[in-house]
Amino acid sequence: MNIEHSLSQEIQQAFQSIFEVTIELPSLQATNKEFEGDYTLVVFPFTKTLRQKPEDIASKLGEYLAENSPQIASFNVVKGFLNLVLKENTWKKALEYIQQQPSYGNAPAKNQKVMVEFSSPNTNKPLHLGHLRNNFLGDSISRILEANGYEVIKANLINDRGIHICKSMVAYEREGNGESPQSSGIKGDHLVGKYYVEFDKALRQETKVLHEAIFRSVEQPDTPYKVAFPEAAQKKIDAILAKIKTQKDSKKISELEGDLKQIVQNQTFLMREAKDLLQKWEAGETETYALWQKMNGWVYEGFEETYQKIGISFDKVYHESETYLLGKDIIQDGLEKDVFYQEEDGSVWIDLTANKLDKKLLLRSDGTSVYMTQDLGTADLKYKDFQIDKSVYVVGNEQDYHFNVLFKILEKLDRPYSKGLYHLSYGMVDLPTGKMKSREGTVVDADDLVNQMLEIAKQKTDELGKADDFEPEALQKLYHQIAIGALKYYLLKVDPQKRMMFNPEESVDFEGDAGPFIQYNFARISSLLRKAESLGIKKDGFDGYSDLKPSEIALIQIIYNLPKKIEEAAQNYSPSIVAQYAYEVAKTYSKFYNDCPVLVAEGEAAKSFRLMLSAQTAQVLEKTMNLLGIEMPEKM
RNA sequence: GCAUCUGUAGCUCAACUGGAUAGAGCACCAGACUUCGGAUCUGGGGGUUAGGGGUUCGAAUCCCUUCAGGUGCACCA
Repeated sequence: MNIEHSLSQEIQQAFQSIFEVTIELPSLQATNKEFEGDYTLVVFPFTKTLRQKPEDIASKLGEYLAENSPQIASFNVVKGFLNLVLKENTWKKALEYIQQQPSYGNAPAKNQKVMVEFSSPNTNKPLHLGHLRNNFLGDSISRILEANGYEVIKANLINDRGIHICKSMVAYEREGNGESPQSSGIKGDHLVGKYYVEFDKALRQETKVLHEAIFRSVEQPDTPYKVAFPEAAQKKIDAILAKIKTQKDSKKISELEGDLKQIVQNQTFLMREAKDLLQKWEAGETETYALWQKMNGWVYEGFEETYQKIGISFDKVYHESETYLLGKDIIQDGLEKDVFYQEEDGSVWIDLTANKLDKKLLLRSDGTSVYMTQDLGTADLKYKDFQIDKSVYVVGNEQDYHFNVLFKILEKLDRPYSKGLYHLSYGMVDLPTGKMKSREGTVVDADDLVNQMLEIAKQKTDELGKADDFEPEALQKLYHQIAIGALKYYLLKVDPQKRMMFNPEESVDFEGDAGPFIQYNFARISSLLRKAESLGIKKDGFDGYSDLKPSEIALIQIIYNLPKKIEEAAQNYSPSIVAQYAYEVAKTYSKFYNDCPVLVAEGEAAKSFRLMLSAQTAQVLEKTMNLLGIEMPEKM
């Protein structure tokens, strides 16, 4: 049953009969609230071919349809808009149809596999607010794709190696004194993060000292450098110093000073130590490897706890330590296919200037690989592992360019999966105070945030006193459902690609356009259903019910849209469509609930009808919220 | 500088991908319940859709341009 589709067909037929023209299946829109009608056809596009006034076309169509369509009750024409009013019976049938669908809203199986890669944390510090947006988006889009008939593989590619991890390791070696999560009582990922911060602090201190030493030597040339830089670094430093001298533009000068600082930083003892450790790791040195494993193990334990708390899980976990060497065979393949080219120094590149992109390095002159090489290799690996038809990468929009290039290369290499690649790019999460900066300690920690939300959910629930009769365990579960529900809804309701504002005060607002509001409506319906059960009121047997109220029809209409919305969300890779829809449903129900008594309605048919409508609404609410990864409490 | 994304009510966000008088929530003001859960419902004020041009029956949406902001432009990851 598809009301819209059959209406479109009838309109198509009408054009044939009245005007003797064949048109494409016309698309309809929902009629605006201010006009009478359910669906609207815009007739402006047809004026050209028919050479008639829009009003005339609309009227003729309307008259024809009112006479010949079994579902249309009446029509009205406003300018070039033909508003169609459906028969009440159509909506009653729609409700019956919804009720009969075993998994209403889901699309049939597509027999296609899609991998969604998300989360992908670094193992040098705990998760923060930005990761939460990523995790929620990835989890939700996985569920949405699944509802659309795909077989989904949720993948996490953990960045467990590299210089940043070595930094934590250096700091731990220097001042760790054998501290562990057990001995300190600090969650593993936070403990490792603590050492990362300490490294950074010490590094900045050392950099500052070195940096100042250089400038002292410039102002007082007779004062020798306190430190001896390697020749190459010294050359760069001198070059920049010379540029600074002749530069007048203060902006350029500060840029140059930034460059200088970077070079100096790389010459610090600490940085050299970290790089040294990285080399040892790559060489597989036993001691380094053991420390790396130990610290990463702590981080995994910490992550696992957080993932569990926020309800995130994966089907496949990749580790960069196992994939970072991949991709070299692809370089050879690309060279043979003439997609890549080699410079005289042996480095390998791809020229994408014809595609409005740049030239991109794929292999260093010393034969070692870069980030892109690794990503190429991992893409192949994913395909080899699962024969996926589609591959979604949930990664922040600062990597838009990288993925443009990556996908373009895979396309040129003619990979079988290249047409199914999608970068689900999302914007940063800002705070009212501005950007999150780890330097300035303005990063919102994921665990802290979750705990805060839990505390507020508890406060609010206890204050209202509606869950006073709960067992302690059930109560904890409820706090959790509300807290996580509020947080997920808040982060998912915004269009992914837009950067968004995280206002802590607003996020804990449980009224209006918020997760708990939607949960509340579900709980209200659950309460109705429980009562109906005990009163012996049945949901079916509403055949005789007629004269539907506007808020009843509005509710049927909106829950009837579920399949369309789920499809739209998948096509746009946008959980926000589902979130907004869930809110609309809840709001529409709330109005219905206010307008129409259910259990105390006049007449058994009315009771049954409204109860059925409520039950179906509850299912739609639960379904949509589950697509966002949000659980629904039956009491709250 | 080049590339790219964004700019909508005081604030946070929508607008079915070009359709009617641009809508919600928060905040503010005023109302509703001798009925099933008030984490509710109704009403009100609040807009030159950053500015300017263009395309057409019709533009927040498409094109050009200016302005403002974000991000990216390493033989880093």
